[in-house]
Amino acid sequence: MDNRVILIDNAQIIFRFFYPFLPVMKKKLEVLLRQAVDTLKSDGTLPQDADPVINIEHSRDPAHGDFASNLALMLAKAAKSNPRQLAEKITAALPGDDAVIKVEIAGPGFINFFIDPNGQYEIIRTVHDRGSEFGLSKTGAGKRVQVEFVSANPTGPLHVGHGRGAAYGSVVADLLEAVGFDVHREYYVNDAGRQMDILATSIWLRYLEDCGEVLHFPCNGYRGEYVRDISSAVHRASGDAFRFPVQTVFEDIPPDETQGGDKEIHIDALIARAKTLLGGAHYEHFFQAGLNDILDDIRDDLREFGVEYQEWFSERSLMADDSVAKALDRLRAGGHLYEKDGAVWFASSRLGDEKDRVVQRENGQYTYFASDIAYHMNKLDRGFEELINIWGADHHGYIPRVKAAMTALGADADKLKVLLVQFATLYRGEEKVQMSTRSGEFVTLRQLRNEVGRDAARFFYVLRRSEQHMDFDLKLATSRTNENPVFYVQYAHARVCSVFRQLDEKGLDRDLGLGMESLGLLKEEHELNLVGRLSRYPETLERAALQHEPHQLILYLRELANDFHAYYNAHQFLVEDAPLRNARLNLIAAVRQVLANGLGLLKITSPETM
RNA sequence: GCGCUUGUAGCUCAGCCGGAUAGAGCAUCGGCCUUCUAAGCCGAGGGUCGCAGGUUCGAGUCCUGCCAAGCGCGCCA
Repeated sequence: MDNRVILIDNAQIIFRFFYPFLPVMKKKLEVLLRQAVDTLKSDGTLPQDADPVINIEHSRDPAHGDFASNLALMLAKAAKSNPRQLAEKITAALPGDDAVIKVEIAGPGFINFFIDPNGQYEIIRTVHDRGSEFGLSKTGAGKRVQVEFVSANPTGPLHVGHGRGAAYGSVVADLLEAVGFDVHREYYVNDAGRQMDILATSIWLRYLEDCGEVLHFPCNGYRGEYVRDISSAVHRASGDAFRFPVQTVFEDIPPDETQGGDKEIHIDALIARAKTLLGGAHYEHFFQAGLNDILDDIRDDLREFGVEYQEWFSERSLMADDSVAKALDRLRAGGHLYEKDGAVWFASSRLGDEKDRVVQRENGQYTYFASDIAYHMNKLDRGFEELINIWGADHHGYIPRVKAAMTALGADADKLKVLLVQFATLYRGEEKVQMSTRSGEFVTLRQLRNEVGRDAARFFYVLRRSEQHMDFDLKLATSRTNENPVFYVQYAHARVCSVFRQLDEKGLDRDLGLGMESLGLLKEEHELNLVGRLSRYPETLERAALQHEPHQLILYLRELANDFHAYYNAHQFLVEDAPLRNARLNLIAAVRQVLANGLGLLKITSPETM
């Protein structure tokens, strides 16, 4: 949470810096108010050290004008004046501006601004001119940001739980890029460690079954059907080359849980047996068969879901080039490591963690945390100015130790922002769905996509704030009814397209230039609402990106669609009056453009017919 | 027990670094298709913003305590 606050502060500094280049009314008003404050400072009404944050918001109630500022309320104390009187003085000191047609003081001391609608029509021209680039900005100023997301163990296909991280992470990355950051998307492949050994061993055991052996499959092994697919591919390619009799394989192996033993001890013994019997090279054959097959599947799956990475970073590569050892050396040099009980510990508790953490086990093996330290050192060495990690919320306890590692490595821990994705409960109608990778009884992302399609899946996933617990009802998500909110936005887009198709059929023409000249005819309340809504798109995009909250964009698109649907029902666009018709067509063309831009950012299609 | 996250309408959730009368979708009820797609629109009902204090001109929003839920507290990843 702290990080987020810091980020927003940064964003505001960036806002101010870029302010003069952004033709946005809100920011124009901010400058006017700031000038008024300066004037009042020089005449002694306000103390010299007054440096208020200028807060301007869109008025909810049209009676309160278009924008409102609470400046007088905030400064009243410093000015030793009551808010309404101060508001009078601020208003008097406010420089004139053509776009501002009226300034009012209301309520306890709000300053309400009324904007000339003729100026607001300009947004329609801007949307037309900038087209698919409307809304993009350079706020991020090319700052290099790395976004790591999904990073699921390559031990099985992605399930619907990973889907939310994939959708959220990719949209966060795309949003940041849209507002001018230089974004590097990365998937950390956990291709080292015990889980991978369990996978390799599971494949080998299934392979032995393919060879005709009959055996007890460990309850802690990977039982999914995909494991059989991989094993049978190996069997087809290599025949019985890696076959051993069951008696040899299971000789002296401690019993499994179902046999009255311990499933962990049982599977570890089988892994050791696999390595002994197969030998390094042949064991690696099974290991790679599993890794490659599953990773290819994950790659395809994500690509089809609209998620692209710049880099797939292998955990094994950190082992191979001694990065882990080097990272630990760096910590050791800084006095952050010590030995206890035969293991090597990182003194993370001195840097805000709950307790110290083992980085190298008694048996000499590095822990997962050790490679993660090396991975983050690698990220820092690559020169990223900001690191964003998107994790499942169940990993939140892991954050302090990684931040401690960043500090110990000599970096600013605030460079790292961990965004948590909550995935609480999966339902199918009323029934709770249990998820377990090991048992193979889970709903895959691919199944979800096949059932609902990419558009609905992505929309559903980023509809809510990421750290919010969420009930995911598969029945609802898989329904092709109007309960599925993505159709509402897409329908608005399709409707605009339909209107333009009707143009020919009705024997009417469109004159873009005439429409632009006639924008002043758009006096209806629905039209003014839409114009105002369109002008808010750039700031919505910026806020959604800087706060890492894609749902704000979704919310905006729904509101825009709602404004349009209401307009559609209230007024006819294809009227005989050519100036009015063309002005309206230009307005709804702008609506269509912004809908398409927003949906495009979410990698959701904008259908022309539905 | 400690830590993180969350608690807003019957359900799922918004609520813009504190601001004017707390919003949307779904569900319920009532209207609108001979006119550009009714996957739509208009209207109604529905709230002790978990509870109790505190901060101040003003609190759903900030602070403290309590209650409840989820998650985390490995030489697992």
